[in-house]
Amino acid sequence: MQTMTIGKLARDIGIGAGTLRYYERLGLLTPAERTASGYRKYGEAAARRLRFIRRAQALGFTLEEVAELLKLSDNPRASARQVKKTTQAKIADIEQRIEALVRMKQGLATLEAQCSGHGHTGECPILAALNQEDE
Amino acid sequence: MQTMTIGKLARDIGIGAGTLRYYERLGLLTPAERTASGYRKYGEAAARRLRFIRRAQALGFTLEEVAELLKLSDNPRASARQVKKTTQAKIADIEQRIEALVRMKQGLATLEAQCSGHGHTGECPILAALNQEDE
DNA sequence: CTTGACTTTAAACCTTACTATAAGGTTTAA
DNA sequence: TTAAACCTTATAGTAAGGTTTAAAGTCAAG
Repeated sequence: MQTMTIGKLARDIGIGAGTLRYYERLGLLTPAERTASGYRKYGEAAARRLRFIRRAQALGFTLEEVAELLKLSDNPRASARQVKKTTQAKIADIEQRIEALVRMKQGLATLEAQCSGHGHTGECPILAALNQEDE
Repeated sequence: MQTMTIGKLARDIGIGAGTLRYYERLGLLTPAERTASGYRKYGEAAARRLRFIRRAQALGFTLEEVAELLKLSDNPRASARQVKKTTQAKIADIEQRIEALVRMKQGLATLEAQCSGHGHTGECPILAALNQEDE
């Protein structure tokens, strides 16, 4: 198995070398070995692991959650049910965030529709609404 | 006009006194005056301004954007068009965030549906997908 | 053998919106 | 009078996910 330096791996994945050291601190990715002088050496498995991390992140998992998934993934005796549960919790979390944003957007869109865009701020219904005394 | 201390105002609005000092540093809210001993004294306008800030925050504006809105609001010669533009930009921003979350959710939901929840992680389609080599 | 690219470490810095702390001064109620 | 509650300032910490820097060590090429 050929090994590569941190810079090579970082370039391959399209990520900073500092990020790899950061992931190592978080326990997400450990180099296969170190040279006598202390340089990190990574194998092919590292690149695969990094792609896993990036995919999971793209799906909305935090690094902490990714660590959890990796731990499950690393342990062949762990149950698929746990992975499913983590995924379901994440889906519910994302749904809540979407709902909050949709509410925000609707509030803004209502105000925006009322504003002609003409005149001075004294007649601006958006500011008037933000200044309203009632909830 | 009666004035109140920072603690009274904070309690009235349901916010920490530290937050009011923070807002002052950000230029969002200046006390009407100071006592000889340096205590901040706020008038009724401060409470109105704070409710403005909280409403705008609830609509998804960052404090920096709220400052911008307040500056427009404070200047009766500013145009309603600018407020409308700020609002539209915020709506577009929120829409993008919603779309990103919806994509995330769909990706996760697809994986979740494929997982029986039985067996060990070796047969888990969620982990398998995260480990896939192709994009 | 030297140059330049690369690596090492710890630590500070970035954003946002607070929150908490320390060390001291002020005001209020009993 | 005195304790509690309040106020002042500046500074630092929180979450999240890194980025940047500094000072030093290492490696390959010419």
